Order: sequence, then structure tokens, then C-alpha cells
Amino acid sequence: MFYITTAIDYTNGAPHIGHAYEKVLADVLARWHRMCGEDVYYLTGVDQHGQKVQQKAEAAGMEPKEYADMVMQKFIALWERLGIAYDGWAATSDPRHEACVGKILTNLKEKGCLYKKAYKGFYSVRQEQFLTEKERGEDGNFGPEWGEVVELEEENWYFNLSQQIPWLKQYVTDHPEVVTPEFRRQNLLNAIERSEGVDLCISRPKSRLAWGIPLPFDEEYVTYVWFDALVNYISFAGYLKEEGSDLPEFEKLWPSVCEVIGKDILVPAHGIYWLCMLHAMGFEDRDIPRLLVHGWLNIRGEKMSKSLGNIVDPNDLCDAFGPEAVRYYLVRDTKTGYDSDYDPERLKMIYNTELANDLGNLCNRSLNMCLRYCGGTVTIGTEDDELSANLRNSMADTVKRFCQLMDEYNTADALAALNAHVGLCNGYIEQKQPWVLAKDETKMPELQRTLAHLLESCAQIGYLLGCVLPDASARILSQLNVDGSKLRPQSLAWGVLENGHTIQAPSPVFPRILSEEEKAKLAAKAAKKSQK
RNA sequence: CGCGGGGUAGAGCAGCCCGGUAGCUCGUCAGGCUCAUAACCUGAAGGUCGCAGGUUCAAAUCCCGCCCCCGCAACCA
Repeated sequence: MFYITTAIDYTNGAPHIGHAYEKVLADVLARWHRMCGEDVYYLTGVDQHGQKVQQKAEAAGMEPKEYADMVMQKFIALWERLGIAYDGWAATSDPRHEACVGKILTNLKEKGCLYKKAYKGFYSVRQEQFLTEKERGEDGNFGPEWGEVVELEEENWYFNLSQQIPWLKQYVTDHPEVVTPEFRRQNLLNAIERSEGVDLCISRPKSRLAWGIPLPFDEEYVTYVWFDALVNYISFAGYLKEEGSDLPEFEKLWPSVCEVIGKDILVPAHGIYWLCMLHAMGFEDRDIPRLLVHGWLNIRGEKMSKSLGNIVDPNDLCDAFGPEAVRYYLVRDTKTGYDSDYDPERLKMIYNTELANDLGNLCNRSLNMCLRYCGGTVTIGTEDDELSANLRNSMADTVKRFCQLMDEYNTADALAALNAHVGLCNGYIEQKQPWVLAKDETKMPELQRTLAHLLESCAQIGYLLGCVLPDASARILSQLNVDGSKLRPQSLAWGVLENGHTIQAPSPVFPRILSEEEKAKLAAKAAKKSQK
């Protein structure tokens, strides 16, 4: 089983390119593991509770639930468009989730992990939070960004986080696999070091915030939004589910789980709160999830932010380039775990060169020559030559490398590996010159062999691409008359196309995307050449 | 001030840990080919590797100093 989750998105605003990247990355990994024949469960969803949603709803003159559901539809529509094939949908206002959170809170209270105490401190009315000494400015006062600050005493429920910290420190030290990539684990270790001695406030008085899951043992409070949201990974996997619930069997999903999250929520939310919550609930070390932490997309070198007004709507990108070009770009141009720079010009460039010019054109020209010179039939001869043998070796190496890199979540290099073989194929055509071979009857075997090598390469690459570009992959395989469902990456070997295999007429899978200006430029260039 | 990341051909990046012909993609220029999505293939031009010192036979790579850029309040993955 491969159980993969993403962070659930906060429903206080529309989805942007960063949300899309995370879901696409997880979807590509989910599809990869499905291709490999594993049982896969992909869970994603939305985080609907909390004060910001309540505020936004009030401003819009709506009920919080109504507002959260409205925003949720935007996410659902985008995932549909981007081909995000999730198996479970985690919306935190789901009664099944609320029931689970309630049970967990009750259990933790019975175990003595929760306690109520009064806290007296400085409270920012605007930000609705208590301020600590760290928030004080250099002059010792709280800055204007906090608005009106009052001294306030309030009772709340606390989770004994500090008692879990020694275990966490040991666990993260002993289990390098808990956080990928490694340098983010170092960040977590540093944060753990600094976090000792502080417990986590897990309640909010209803007088301040009504939009949340009520504490089962104290009706004056709702649950702190993070405590509620993090539980989604297990509640929607069937943890403590009701009799007759249609949720999955928890034992089947857990703990073979990969939680895909952004770098901003590793500490403290996932790396500290979540792991400590699980430990406190009684999860053994072997049941602790692995965290795959990705970076952020910057926008042409600048941080994406509402105040800079540079938020990118993935829907606009889909309109301009198509959803699959967006998928390809996101996982091709981002090294998993690191920040990357978003630039629509690069998206277009990568699509036009790697997909249209290199791969798309390779499929198209290979199929076309097969149809034209060999009546659309693939013939596997008995002779061989060095160039062809090289090509076969390259294909085998490429498949092996692709599998390995995908298993390491390295989508960028995995796709680069495919592209390298495509380049070799295009060079092979130039060396073989099938159009010359076609003019000589006696060269028929070499021509057939050449085309068979090219089409076999197209088939294997088209198949492997399925986890990133499901639609384009299906179209490539369809033109090649290949049934991808019978293949497996790990056992992919030369001979997908058998002797006598027939193919379909080609049609471009990746049409080039050019502006009128660019078209004119290319036309001018071509005219100049033909004059010579 | 401090912490973290970075400064390598016109653009974007790799190389730096483990010193030894400076590499990749795009762009530019020239040639080739004609099967193909005006695509493909080959070749060329273009870099004092931020600046100044040091170690070394040899430094983009190691050491020291300096300069510059980005992130570290909020919105926010």
C-alpha cells in the first residue's frame, strides 16, 4: 500500500500555483505507484475551520460553513481540471472527521495529556492571539501591526507537548527517513531544540471563535484549528471510525504513508505538533509517518504574496497552455524539496522544446515513416547494428534510471532522463536517414529495424510519461496501438512491440504554442533559408 | 546587528564537499537534412567563474577580508 496525503488547503481564499504544485506532485507520485502495481490511496482536501474563515465569511455576509464550502468548490474544480486523481476527500467540517477529533481529544484527556489552565498576558485584539516577549519591538512595546493590545487573563486547554519533546528529539535523530530532504530534517532538529518547555494551547473560547469542532468535555470551547486539521490524515484513513462507516480500513493504509507538505508547515505544525500528537495518542515509532517537504514557487524571483499582487491563478495557466503542460512544467522545473522560480516564459519554452519539438515530433515522424515506408507494420528483423544496439542500451538504462529517480521523488531528473533518450533517438534518425534507406529495396531490413527501434522507444517513453501526463500518454500509446495497462515500469523491457505489430496514423500530441509574433519570426527565418 | 540562501557566457542553472582541459538548457550565428509539429541533426561565437589577497606545481573549487542581491512582520503552500 502507498498512502499519500497532501496538506489540506485553507479555505480562506482561492487556490494559487503553489497549491497546484503540491497536488500535482502528490498526484504524479500516486500515479507512479499505481503504475507500479501498488495499492494506492491518495488523500487531499480542505481545512475549513478557524478564525480567518470566520472573518472572511462575516465580511461576505455568509455563514462560515457556507463560505468554506464555496471556496472548497474552487479547489475541487481546479483539481478536476488538473487531473488530480484523489481517492479520498478530507474536508474538516465532515461529521466523520469531527467525530474522530472528538474521540481523540477524549482519549488524550483520559490519558492525562490535556489540562486546563489560566494564562495571563498581552493580547492583540486585531490578530486575536496572545503575544510573547518575542513580539515586542526594540523599544519594548508591541508594534503597530498588532493593533490594540490589552492585558488579558483567559482559561484554555493545553496539550502537554513539552513532555513529548524528548521522545521527538530522539525519534527524529534516529530516523533520517522521517523528513525528506535531509536539510529540512536539520531545520526540524534545530526547531525542536528551541521548542522545549512550552505546551500547546489547543482550545479557543467560543466567545471569541465559534467556527470549529467543540471540545467534547468542555462546551465553552472549540478545538484549535491545527489540532483539528492535522488529524485529517488519520480520520479520513478510517482511524476510530464508526461502525458501518464507508471510510477506508485504517490498518490497510497506515503507516505506509507519505505526507507531502510545504516547507512553511514543517515546523512547528507537522514536524512537532503532529508527530507529538501521534506519539501521545499511543502510536508506536514504527507507525510514525514520513514527511516529504517541498519548497516554494517564487514568481520571477519575487516571493509570491497578496501584497505584491503577483499571485498566479493556475486556471489562467491551464487556459493558456493546457493542464498537462502545467503539470509537466511544475514537476519538471522544480527540484523536489527546493524552491523554484515560476516563469510562464519558461513553462512555454519547456513545453515547446521538450514536449513538442523533441518528444512529440519524434513520435510523429517515427509513426509517419512507418506508415509511409512500411504500411504501418512493425517488422522485427534478425540482423543488428551498433547504433541500434546503443539505442536499446540507452532505453534500458533510461527506464532503470527513471524508476529509481521516481522512487526517490526526483521528478525533475526522472523527466530529464526520458528527454535525454528522446534526444538520442532524434540523433539516431539523422544517422540512419530512413528516407534514404527507403529508396533502396535491399536496405528494407535496416529500415524496418530502424523504425522498430524508434517506435519501441516511443512506446516505452509514452508509457512511463503516464504518471505525469496521463492524457498525452494515452494518446501516444493509442497511436502506437499499445495497451499500457499490461505493462509495468520495473519489468519494462525491449519488445513491447512484437513482430507484425501495426500502428495508427499519427497526429500531433503536443502542438507547439506560439504567439503570432513568434510565428511570423519563424516564417521569416524559413523564407531566408529557402532563398539560399 | 544577527541567521539562512545566493553572486559561473545574453537568460536560467550545474560544477564547489573529494583542487588539475569551465558543463547543461534556452537564445544568437553558420551549415546539414527533408521523415516530421517552419520541427530534427552538426558546428561556432560568447565567460578575468562578484572583488582583493593567501595556500598550492595547479583554485570556480580550500583559507582570510570586502562588496552586492534575496528571504527571515503581515497576506501566504
